[in-house]
Amino acid sequence: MAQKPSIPKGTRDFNPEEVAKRNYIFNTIRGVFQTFGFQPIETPSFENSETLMGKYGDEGDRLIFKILDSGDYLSKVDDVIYNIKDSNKLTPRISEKALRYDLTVPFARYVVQHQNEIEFPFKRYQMQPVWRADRPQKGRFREFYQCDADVVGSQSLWQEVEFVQLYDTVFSTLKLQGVTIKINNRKILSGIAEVIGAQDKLIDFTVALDKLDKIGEEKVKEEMLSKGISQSGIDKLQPLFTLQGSFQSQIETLKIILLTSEEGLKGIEELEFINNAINVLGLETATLQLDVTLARGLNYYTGAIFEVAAPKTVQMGSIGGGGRYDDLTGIFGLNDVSGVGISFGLDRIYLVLDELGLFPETITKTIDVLFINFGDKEALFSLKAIKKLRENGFNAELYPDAAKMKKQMMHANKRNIPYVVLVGEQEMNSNTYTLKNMISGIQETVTLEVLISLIK
RNA sequence: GUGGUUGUAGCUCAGCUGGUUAGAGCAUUGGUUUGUGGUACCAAGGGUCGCCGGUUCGAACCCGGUCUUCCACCCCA
Repeated sequence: MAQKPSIPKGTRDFNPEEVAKRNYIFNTIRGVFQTFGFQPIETPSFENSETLMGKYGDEGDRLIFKILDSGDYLSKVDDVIYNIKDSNKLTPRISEKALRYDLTVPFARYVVQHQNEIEFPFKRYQMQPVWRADRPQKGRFREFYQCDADVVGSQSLWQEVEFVQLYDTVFSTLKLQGVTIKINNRKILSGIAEVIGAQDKLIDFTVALDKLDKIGEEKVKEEMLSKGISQSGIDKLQPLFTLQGSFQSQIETLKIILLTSEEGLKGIEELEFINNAINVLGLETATLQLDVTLARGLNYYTGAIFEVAAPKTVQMGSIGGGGRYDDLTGIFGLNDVSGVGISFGLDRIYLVLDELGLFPETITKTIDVLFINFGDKEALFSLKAIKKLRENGFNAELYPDAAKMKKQMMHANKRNIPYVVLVGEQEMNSNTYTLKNMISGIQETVTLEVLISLIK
C-alpha cells in the first residue's frame, strides 16, 4: 500500500466515466457561452508572481501556489534576507512565477496586454484549471476548473441581465432545477457603510454581514462591534437583519435605509433595472433573489455581485459567482475599461449533478457495437463490416483476441455495449451477421444492410 | 495557517478491554459450459492492517510524529 504511487492532496484522477460526465458539463456550458456570443481564449497555467500577488487580499496571497525558481535559487539571496527567516520577504527572492489562482485576473492582464488588438466590447470565455493552496474539503479542491465568461468595454447593465439569463440557460440545459441566482450590489453595501458611518470599514462590515445566514444576528453584531463599528451605526442596520420578502419589497426597505446615500441609491437603481428586465424576459428554472448579505470578491467588484446557490436539497457551497469590476484593468495600467463576468464551478456542479442523478445515461456509452472475435479469418471479415459501420457513423470495434466467448460477452456487458455481432463460419458462408441485443438478449441473423437499419 | 476526524484485500467494510496462521460481501482468475453475457454452483489467487518510531513477553488495537480523507474556522468555485 505505502509503496503505491499517489497524487497530492486536493487533486484527483478522472476515469473514463468521470471524464465523460465532466465533458458533458463542459460542452453544455461551452455551447451556451457560444450562443451568447462569447469567444474562447486561453492563458498560461502560471503567471509572473507580481501579476497575481496582492490581487486577492492577504488571504489570497497565502493560497497562491508559488513556483520555485530554477537553478541554484538560494545562492543569489542576500544574507540579510536569508537570515531573518521571513517567508514573506524571502519568497519573492526565490519564486518569480505562480500558478493561476482564478481566471479573472489573468484575463485582466490579457486585456491590458492585448488592448490594441482587441475589438471592444470584448466577450470572452475561458475554461481552464486554477490552483489554490487551500485545505481540501468536500467540493473544495486544490486543483479545480472554472468556466468564466466576461465582457469588457461596456458599462451597460444589459450585460448583467444577459448573465442572469446565461446562468438560467446553463442550469436549465443541465436539468438542474431549483438553482438560486443571488444578486447584490457593491454600491448598496458601501451606501450602507456610509449611512452607519463606517465607510472606512467596508470590508470588515461586509465580511461580518455575509455571515448572517451562518452565525445569526447576534454574532454578526458582536463581530461588527469588535471591528470598531459603533453601536448607533449597528442600530441603524436593524431593518437589514429582518429583510425578507420579494425582490421589490426588499428594494423598498433599502430605499428607506439608503435615503441619504447617493451611491446606495444608485445601487438600488441598478438592481431594479436588472430585476425589471428579468421580470419581463422571464427565467426558465432559476430564481433571481436579492441578497444584501452577499459580499464576495469585494477586492475588485464595484457594481453587481452574483452568487449561485445549488438547490437546497444538496449540501454544497456556491456553484458559481461573479460581478462587475470597473477598476480591474486599472491595476495593470489601463483605466476606464469596465468589466463584468461570471464563473461556473465545474467540479461542484459535477458533485451536485452526480448526487441528484442528473447525468444522462447515454454519455457514458463507449461504443455501439462490439464484434466477437472467432479467429483471424473471421476477424478480417468482421473488420470489413466494422469499416462500413464506422463510415455510417457508428462506433464499432472488434474484440482484439479470439478469447473465449464468455469472456468477450462479459467484456461487452461491463462496458455497457448495447449490441454484439457474431460472425463465425456459418455467417461468413452466407455473408450474414448475427446481431445480438445485449439488453433484451434477442438475436437475429441478417445482412449488413439490415443490421445497420436495426441498430439505428 | 488553527482545531478535530479518518486510514484493514482492487472496492465497501467487520475485527471484543492488546493474545495463535487478520475475516466477509462484491470484484478478479479458473472450472461446471471449446458459438452466447447479465442468474446459479465449485475452487483459487490477493493484505509488511497508511508510513516511521515508541510502550509491551506480545500491537491492526495503546502512545508520539508524519502523510492522506472528511469536518469546523479562515477564505472560496
